[in-house]
Amino acid sequence: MPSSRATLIEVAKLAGTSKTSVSRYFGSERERLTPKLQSQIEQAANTLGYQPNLMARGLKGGGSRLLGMLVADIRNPFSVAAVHGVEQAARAHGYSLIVCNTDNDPEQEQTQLASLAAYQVEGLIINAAGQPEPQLQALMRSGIPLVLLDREVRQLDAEVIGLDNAQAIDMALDHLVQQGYRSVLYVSEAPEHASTRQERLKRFKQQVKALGLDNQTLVLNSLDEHSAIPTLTEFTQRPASVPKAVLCANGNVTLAMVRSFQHLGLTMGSIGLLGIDELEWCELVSPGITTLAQPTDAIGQAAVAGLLNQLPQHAGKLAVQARHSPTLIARGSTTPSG
Amino acid sequence: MPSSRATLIEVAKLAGTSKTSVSRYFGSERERLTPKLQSQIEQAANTLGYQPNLMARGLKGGGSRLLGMLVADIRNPFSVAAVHGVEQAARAHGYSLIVCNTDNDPEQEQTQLASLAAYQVEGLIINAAGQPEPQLQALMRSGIPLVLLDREVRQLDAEVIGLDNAQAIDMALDHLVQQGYRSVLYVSEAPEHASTRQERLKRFKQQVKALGLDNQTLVLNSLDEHSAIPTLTEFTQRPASVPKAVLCANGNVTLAMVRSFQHLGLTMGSIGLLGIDELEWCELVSPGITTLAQPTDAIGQAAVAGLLNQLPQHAGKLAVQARHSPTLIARGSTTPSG
DNA sequence: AGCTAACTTGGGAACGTTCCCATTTATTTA
DNA sequence: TAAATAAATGGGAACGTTCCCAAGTTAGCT
Repeated sequence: MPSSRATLIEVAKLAGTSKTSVSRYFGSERERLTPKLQSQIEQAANTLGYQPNLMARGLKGGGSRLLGMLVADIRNPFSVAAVHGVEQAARAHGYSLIVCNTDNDPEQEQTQLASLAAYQVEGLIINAAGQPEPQLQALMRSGIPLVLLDREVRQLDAEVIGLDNAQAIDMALDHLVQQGYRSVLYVSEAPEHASTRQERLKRFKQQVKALGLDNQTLVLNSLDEHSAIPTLTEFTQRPASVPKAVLCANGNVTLAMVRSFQHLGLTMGSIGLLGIDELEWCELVSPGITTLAQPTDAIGQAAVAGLLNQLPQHAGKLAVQARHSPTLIARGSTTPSG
Repeated sequence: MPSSRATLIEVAKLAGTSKTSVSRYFGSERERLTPKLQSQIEQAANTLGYQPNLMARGLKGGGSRLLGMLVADIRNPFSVAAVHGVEQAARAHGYSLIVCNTDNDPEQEQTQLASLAAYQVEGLIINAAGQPEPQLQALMRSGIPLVLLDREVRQLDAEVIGLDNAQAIDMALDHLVQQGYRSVLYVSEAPEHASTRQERLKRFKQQVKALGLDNQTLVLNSLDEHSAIPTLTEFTQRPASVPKAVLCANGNVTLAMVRSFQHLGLTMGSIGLLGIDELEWCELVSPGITTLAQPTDAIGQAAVAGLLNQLPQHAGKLAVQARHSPTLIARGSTTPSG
């Protein structure tokens, strides 16, 4: 048993051939080799337990076979689901994924971005926390493929893969109207640093006007259960004859609002509740929370496809869908009689 | 602006010095350099936007500064929390983390392990799905530091970092007894491939005997809500005079049991419910689910410390706690009157 | 002042791989 | 059958870094 890793040269020596042939065998030119030579190499590699050193390969222009992903908040279930999708897709294309979490901190984002670049990743999937435009700009100039996930970065000409936010808002409002609600409170986290939140908020304001619905918006600066209480109380006391509903801009907000509902003793349904993002507990909290589920696996796959498309080997051959449709999961929280 | 990445040599040329000095500056020998030289290098590096190429460093024995982590199920909140803790700790020590997910598939585990090794990681944190003992054995022999997270691997002499499972069971039973419950149903996923589950189950059987409690165990082969129904029904129909409680071996089981409770129309509390693993929704499902929270950040930190300890530079200087105590979060689901 | 020790700096080799090009061998064509 | 072409194989340089050792410089001691 070898105490240290075997190298290309050792395999070549054992197989009685040259390092070039072994390199070809493990690269993508295996078919150029004689069957006999192939089996010799295979056998030698097996007995030595050879594993190509990807560091060395990455160094000499062979490509690191690494993709980098920057996630704003790894503890957010949506992010995790997206990471999962990206990882699967990357693996399917022969890439590994290095994931960095920024905890929504622009400063960490800078650091992580630099370190990702230092590992010579062949592509970068960015779920931005801040607006690291200068750095990303520099990376793009240096020719590294780049895709934005869920959130766009101002003035950066890169593809954004994610939910069709306008469609999501439309679906949500349609459902609420259909269920008889006529007054909607839209609750979001601070939209300044996340384009997704801006898009949803903007569409909400448009559509609510178009549909002639009574409405209100609330931007939460903190997710603790008290910060929504005053606005929510006020909202519920509007003319009682109009059925009212709360629309949550994402999973975090849904969580906060459920807490607020419980705190105020409100019954879901009598005041409607609809959340963007499906979470495993949404069906458990009685009477079940209606949600719009994001197709996270598809989004992850599309992100990887968008990346590989920018690589010379693939050069735009993969189909990439940028905007994905959510799925409505109707539950008791949007049934007024409930 | 440089279209491609700047190299050590370019920085050296601009700073009017040699590559060796620049290497020292970015390595850990900065203080050996004259202040004057230091500032020259710093300036040159800044104007060129230099970032060391970690691939090259990794190649020439300088260490890749990469840690690898193998996670059995990245969508499990416990795993995510652990990844988060590990990442923070790794970062704090100047390491980056490459995370691979195996979706609990031993075959993928093999592949991922190989690819992790190919990236010349300096250490490996393994949350095993199967029993990849031969591969891990080989890796250990080749001298790469290795730590097991949460689950041990048979016949592998590596440190296991995780919850103190015996203590967790003890705390759970103590709490249940204290709340007046005298009959406990223990529900677990299949224990074959996860040592954690075995430890908990074994301790449960021991303690329940020691405390003289009426008891039953159920191993779920599937997590859908129906698979627990027959046993749960039977359990609730035991002599009615004895207060009964269900103890869930992990978060997945808790989720499944809440579904089953709702399906059968059981009220939590009247039948007690206590889960190992704290999840964000546990306080939302009325009347709130009592849980044992794992100190995931501490566990992640300990795992990294355990790894670095095996590196010659640190050589056992860091304190590592292998077994961590959970925290009881008491809620309504273990209040019999409820 | 003279010699040694300590510190600072730089040049060259090496890490394990891929790529370019040269060489050898097999196959086709006139 | 000879020449021309194609296919298979191998040798050497290069990637960007770190490490070893040598050379130059400064300080310390007798």
